[in-house]
Amino acid sequence: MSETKPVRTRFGPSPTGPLHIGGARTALFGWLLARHYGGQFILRIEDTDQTRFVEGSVDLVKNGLSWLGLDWDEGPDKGGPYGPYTQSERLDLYQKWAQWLLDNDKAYRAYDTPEELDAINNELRARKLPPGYDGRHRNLSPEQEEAFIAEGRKPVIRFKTPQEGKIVVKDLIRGEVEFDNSTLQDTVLLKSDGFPTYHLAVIIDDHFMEISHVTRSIEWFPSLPLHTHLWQAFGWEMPQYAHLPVLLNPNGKGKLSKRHAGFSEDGKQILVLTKEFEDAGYYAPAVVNFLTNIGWNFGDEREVFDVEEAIERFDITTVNPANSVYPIEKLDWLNGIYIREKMTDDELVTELQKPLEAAGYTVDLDVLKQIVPIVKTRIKTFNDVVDLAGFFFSEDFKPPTPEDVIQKKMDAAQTRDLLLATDEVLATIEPFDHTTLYERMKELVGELGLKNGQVFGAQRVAVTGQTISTPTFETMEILGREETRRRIQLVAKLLE
RNA sequence: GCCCCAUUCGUCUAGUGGCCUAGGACAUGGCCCUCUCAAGGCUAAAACAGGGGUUCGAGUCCCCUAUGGGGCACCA
Repeated sequence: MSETKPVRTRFGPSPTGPLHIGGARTALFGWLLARHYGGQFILRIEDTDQTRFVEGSVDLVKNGLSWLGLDWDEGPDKGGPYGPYTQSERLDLYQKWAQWLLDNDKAYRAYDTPEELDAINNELRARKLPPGYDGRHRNLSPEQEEAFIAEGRKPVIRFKTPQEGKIVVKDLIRGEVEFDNSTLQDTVLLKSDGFPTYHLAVIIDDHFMEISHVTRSIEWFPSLPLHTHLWQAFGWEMPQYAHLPVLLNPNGKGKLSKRHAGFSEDGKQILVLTKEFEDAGYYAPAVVNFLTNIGWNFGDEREVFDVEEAIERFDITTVNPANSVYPIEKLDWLNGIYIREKMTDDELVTELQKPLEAAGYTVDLDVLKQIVPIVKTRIKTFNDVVDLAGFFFSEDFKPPTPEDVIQKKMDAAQTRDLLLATDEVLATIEPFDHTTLYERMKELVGELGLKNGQVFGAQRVAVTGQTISTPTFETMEILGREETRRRIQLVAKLLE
């Protein structure tokens, strides 16, 4: 790629809501590209549509990026040499260059009203032509213009799109594509309220911010011919473009979007906002790994890698051009890998404390630290710890139902006797650790003439209150002799 | 309606004319391990959308069809 110019990419969210996982993926690839070349990643707020502005969304987007570790070098909050980085603060620039286009006969004022535009649209449709604008104000005489102005009409500025011939555009992922200029329209560049449309703003900003590579979602691909014409009209050197494929819904129908959020066939919630992933107990580096694997692959048949490794290898030109169904089930697996292989126990203590406390438990950090080794192979998300091991922290132990305690081919009396026998062992056993406990309880099984499953099962349920839990004897060890006995006795009493 | 992009196991992908008896991963089934559940190990099933070309040879190149996606705003 460019040897002389520094690589600069940007992410340009419009502040209309929180950061979406699709947007995050797009941002990630741009970020990866910049970081790979040691360049800069710029955050630019594209708020040229005043009507869609949602208060607070800039912060939500920034929080989402930060959570994922996608840091930006220049942006509205950080400043930088090419600011301001919020489009609504750059209006004079856009207006100046729109005027330049006018002065150089590359654009014109159009005075059509919304109603007239509708009519044109309908007419074009009726004639089976692409809807849009037919360019009727391209060559207005000064008198006609004055008449419109006298009517109080406010003009827009439209681009004089070349109408004949073909244009070849270049995309880093797809190669060269040819478009017929006759299919293009005289697009609005400056709205009647003086704000630019995306098309004008993006070209001007990318130029003055010295963006070297434009990474954006595939839905922008159809406007590449327009943008290419615009670059040529301005006579500016064009950056390289890479249009990223999008994420599709799990059912394969349509682009993943907020509106499609909901539940999949198996009843699981489909997460789409980065905040939702965070709240659901996913680890940001795992999410980044997951996202990086969609549409791009590390090579060497490796699925698990650190972001530093991805940066080193990332190549935008090898991105798969096809859209992908969002492979969400892989995230659970990856998150599990990160939990058990990549995170330290101390990090896990910090992360697991949050959902536990959110669930209302008072967390003893010493206890939490002890249970980390036995929960980490059993959870996929941080939140899973609540159901698996919340019982370690419940001050008033929630006893199980008798049906859960009583094992196969046993009745309440037998089970109670079993627990009482267990309690007797617990009272005196030394040392009170899981290997000793396990060895002794195996003997107890024989003494009682029962099966492993019957004894261990009843003990598990009695101590943890659940049928699925951390290993029983490790659990007892952590709970301690006193608490373990208290629970066993309590459950035994329930069976009377 | 018109224009554009795409199409390999259920899903994410490897594959850039012979190394493909199409590889990996997730999910799924089986076995092992085992105090539950996991984790781990082994293993099984599972794909080049269809049809025409080009070529000695096609998953890989070309065309058509089908399907999916995107676009055609004073939204981004």
